[in-house]
Amino acid sequence: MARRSAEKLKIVPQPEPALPRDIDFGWLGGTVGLHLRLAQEVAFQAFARRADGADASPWRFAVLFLIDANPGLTQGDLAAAIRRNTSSLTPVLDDLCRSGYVVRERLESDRRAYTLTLTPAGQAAMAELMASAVAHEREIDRLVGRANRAEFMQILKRIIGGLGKDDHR
Amino acid sequence: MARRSAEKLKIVPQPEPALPRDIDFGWLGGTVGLHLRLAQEVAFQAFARRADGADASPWRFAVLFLIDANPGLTQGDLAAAIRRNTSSLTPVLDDLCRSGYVVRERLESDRRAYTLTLTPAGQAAMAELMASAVAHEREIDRLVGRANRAEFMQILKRIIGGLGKDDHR
DNA sequence: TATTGTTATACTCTATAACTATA
DNA sequence: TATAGTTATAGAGTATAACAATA
Repeated sequence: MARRSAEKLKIVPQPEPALPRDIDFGWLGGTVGLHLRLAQEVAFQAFARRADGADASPWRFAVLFLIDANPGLTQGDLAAAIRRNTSSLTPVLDDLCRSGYVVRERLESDRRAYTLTLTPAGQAAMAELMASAVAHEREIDRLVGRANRAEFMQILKRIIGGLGKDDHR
Repeated sequence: MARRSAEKLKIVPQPEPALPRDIDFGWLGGTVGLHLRLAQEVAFQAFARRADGADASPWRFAVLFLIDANPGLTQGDLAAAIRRNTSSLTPVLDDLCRSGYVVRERLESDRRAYTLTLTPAGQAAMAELMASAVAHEREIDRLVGRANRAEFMQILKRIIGGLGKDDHR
């Protein structure tokens, strides 16, 4: 039925021209699934906006963070931690190595594996991103509400544990 | 430092060979952002697994659902509802039309726009997917917990409203 | 001129399979 | 034979820009 009529007196160019018309979301509008998706999406975009100066997505930050927190971990361990296939990680690490942020070194005890460590430049980049990440997380926390945070996190963890089939590999 | 030693007595082929080693997630492990992402991801995959027989992703279901609930809505309205660019919707609708699930018709009052409606076959497909979607949502609800559901949804909505910049368009 | 939707195109993210080198 | 990581490749999903038809 797509209302489309009384839109004459637009004086201002209207920054949001395409606000959703009065769509009936019905059952879908009450689902956790849809809202989980939308919330994740806006959070992802908000992070990217905030960390725009540095060249970063949430995953790129996570990779730097995890290498920093676990120097010498292998690519396989890192891939498992962020639940991605190692082949998805290769180009990311290539890029980080090219940028001089990460070094790959063969693991002594298993020369098939690489260990990962941050260079000083990588640590500096991490520190800068960390500031963005903390601010981002603080903004989310404000929306979640201090009193609800712990329970909210627990619920998310239950979903991750309960639905996760450890696919991807 | 990537533990890698006592793995000798593997008798069983070990279905999950690459369980994350004891990685230190530190600050990251306590963030809402990471868990929101992971929860959304497993939920998305769980839906896809469940609706595998029918050919469906959550978005494909949402499109059918919203056309069903709002017969005659335009592509622009639908795109706004799911927060996607109309050009992203075109191939999806092409596909649904080819499958005989959706019909596009020119809107009388504005012949640039298409209105969308489900065919009987489309309604049948929707009904089948609906069963999967309801089961999926029920499983999520079980994990969320009945007592927490309303508040959990409200928090997600606050995040969506608070961080969403209505980008995408 | 502005808007609806399509097309061409490009970019990101992801995985699978085949491969190399180790084990 | 099995594993760690790379490469080649493919697919999904998304957006931007130029365009045609219409307003």
